[in-house]
Amino acid sequence: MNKPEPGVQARNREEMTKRILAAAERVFAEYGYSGASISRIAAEVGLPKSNVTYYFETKEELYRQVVVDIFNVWRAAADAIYVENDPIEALSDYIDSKLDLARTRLYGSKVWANEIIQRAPIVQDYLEGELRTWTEDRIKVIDTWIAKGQLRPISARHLLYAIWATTQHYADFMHQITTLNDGKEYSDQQWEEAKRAVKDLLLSGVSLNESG
Amino acid sequence: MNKPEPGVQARNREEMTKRILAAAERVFAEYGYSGASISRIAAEVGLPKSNVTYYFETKEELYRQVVVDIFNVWRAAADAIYVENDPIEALSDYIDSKLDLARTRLYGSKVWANEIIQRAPIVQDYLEGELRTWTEDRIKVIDTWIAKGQLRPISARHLLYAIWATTQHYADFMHQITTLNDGKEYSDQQWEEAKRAVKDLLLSGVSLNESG
DNA sequence: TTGATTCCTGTATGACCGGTCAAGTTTTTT
DNA sequence: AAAAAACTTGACCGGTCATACAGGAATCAA
Repeated sequence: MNKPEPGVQARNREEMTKRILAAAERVFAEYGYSGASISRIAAEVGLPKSNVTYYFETKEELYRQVVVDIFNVWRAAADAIYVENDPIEALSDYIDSKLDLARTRLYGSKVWANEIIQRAPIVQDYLEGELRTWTEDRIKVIDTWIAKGQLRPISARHLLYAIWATTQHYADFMHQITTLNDGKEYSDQQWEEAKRAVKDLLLSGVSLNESG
Repeated sequence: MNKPEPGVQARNREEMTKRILAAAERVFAEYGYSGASISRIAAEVGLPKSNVTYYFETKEELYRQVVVDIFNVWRAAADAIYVENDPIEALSDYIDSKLDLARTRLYGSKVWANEIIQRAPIVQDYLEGELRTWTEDRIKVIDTWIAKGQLRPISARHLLYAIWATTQHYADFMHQITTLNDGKEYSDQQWEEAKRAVKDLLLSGVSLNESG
């Protein structure tokens, strides 16, 4: 029985923070930082307000954890871009993953968008640090592909921006898309169509032959 | 002297509302609806708070005017897409105009993005009405181009979404782009590069030959 | 000139919010 | 079993906000 048992409290703490973070992501996405209130987040979890401030001392700390969490998901989703891989296949996988995240992490994407729109008052250090080096590395990979004649000589930087823009559009602007879809949520089939269309548009613009 | 002279008050009112709307657009963009306060807007114009509530009775009314204003600008920018025009040229002009607006109406774009992210609590009627019919009309034009063999058979709807996403990305996410540009604002030359890159990427994906 | 209208702005009000605190309960440790 | 630590919760506080209002100034119509 030497196992390090978690204990009731430890287990409970972990679950509580998870539930609070999930609710906070939703509420921050739907109301913005200022519009979101701790009491609303608490209500969504079914807890008194004081309970939330017990696990997260300040609203800003809670928000920061939500934003950083999303940032890490974004980053992990794109690490497949390596020189050794086939460029079209790698970029295709990247777009697929990002569109999956647009669906599964809808609220996270919205929180991130809000943070950037408001000039990153909380996570500016992440932008200048990890996002920057990661981006430059990916650009180098794409430029190498181009140098090796595996891709049309496009601007690697703006290709990345275009991928980010289009994929995240299907999260951040999903309400607009839904409205233009007779108010009906996208079906599995429509998501597949979107994936195909985005890859078709962006990748036939970079591949050498247009048999994309 | 039969001219309808505006009169001191009428002239002043018009100028005041303009100045307040401009400041409101900035403040709503930078702080979101809830984060923006009437007193902050007033301070930016150099007016007491009560003065703003005199011209715009409620905060929501002021916000609504800002959002609707932007909506109309977006719409007007894209009316050049007609069947008679050359598709590549028309789409190229559209992308140019939208990227110009990303630069000149940066704050407006951000307010719009915020409104959509939060599920259009104010302008939902505009989405269901004018945006919807306008969008369907443009899709018909693009589909006609395709039927006439002037364009590769892509999804017109998702092409529009991709254009919106990429062009507006250069407004809404400009802070991220600036950070990835060593914190320096885009120069005229860099804006031209962006235009060229976006058009290159999106239009070579839709044109029949790849001499785009 | 005069009466009415429009404009301007300081002050008041009621609602809400983030954060603090203290008192009670449960779990863990010794 | 008893002391300590961790958790839960309601009440409270200082501050901000949107909005209402009232009284005075400027402008307009006659």
